[in-house]
Amino acid sequence: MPELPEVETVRSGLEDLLVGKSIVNVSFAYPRMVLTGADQLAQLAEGQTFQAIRRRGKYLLLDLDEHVIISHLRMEGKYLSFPSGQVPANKHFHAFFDLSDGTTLVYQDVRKFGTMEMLVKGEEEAYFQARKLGPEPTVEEFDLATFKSRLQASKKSIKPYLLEQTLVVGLGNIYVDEVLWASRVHPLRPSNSLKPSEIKCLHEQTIGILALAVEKRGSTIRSYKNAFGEIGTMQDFLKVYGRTGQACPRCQTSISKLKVGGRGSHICPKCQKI
DNA sequence: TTTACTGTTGCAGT
DNA sequence: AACTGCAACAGTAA
Repeated sequence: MPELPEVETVRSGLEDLLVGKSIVNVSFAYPRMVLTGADQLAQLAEGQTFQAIRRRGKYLLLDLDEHVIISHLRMEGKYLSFPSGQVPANKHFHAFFDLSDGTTLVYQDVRKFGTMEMLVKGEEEAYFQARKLGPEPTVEEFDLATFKSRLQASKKSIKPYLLEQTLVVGLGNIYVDEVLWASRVHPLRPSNSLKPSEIKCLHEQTIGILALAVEKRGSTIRSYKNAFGEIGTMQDFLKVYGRTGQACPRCQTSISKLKVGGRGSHICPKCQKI
């Protein structure tokens, strides 16, 4: 489910559900999802208490007493909660956290792309640094001058570059198409061909669209119901994503779809020229 | 039935 | 170093 707004919605739900609760038992139906070792994660987590639930980009951080679990939902990861003992059988349930309040937190992931890692508290900074994560998409963190100089130094196509999470974190395939459309920038434009006015617009729209989507609690696209992050209404506000063949809200030209860096990309061919 | 597509990331190849 | 394609996996739609 995740781009930043959906992950933030999940974070908020987990915060309400988990903080202050302790972990009685952890088990995995799909141990390979734990990159640092399922047995070790379970052993270290049992008996600990959730102190806070944080987010960095599209990563969730579950703070325990001495450790932090880094959870990435990738394409389809979800969290669910059931009364312990009433967890239904489901072949896509991969992780189970039995809590002190008699509930079980379940991690569900049809495609099994999602991961968990157990770090010692404090190691997460190095973890994100190693991945070269960019700033959060806020006016406080996301510096326009830095963004501009990095774009002007690169020949990469703008859309794949924005998806790298190194210029700024949080954009995925939905919101990057929305930001590019709002900025009238074609996804294949070389970064160093962008005018200062276009860069400023990309910067503003990235902050603005992701903030709006957080406010709308994310988009619910082609997913099941009843899981954190799937109560969003942002899909009703999308201008181009998933609207192939429909009219551009600005000029009425038919929205077209092309492949950019292997990802389906929605553009208005009149508003967004190469 | 086959093929292409899907809200992600990281790796192997050139 | 910079770029591309693809793999991890399962389901759905054409």
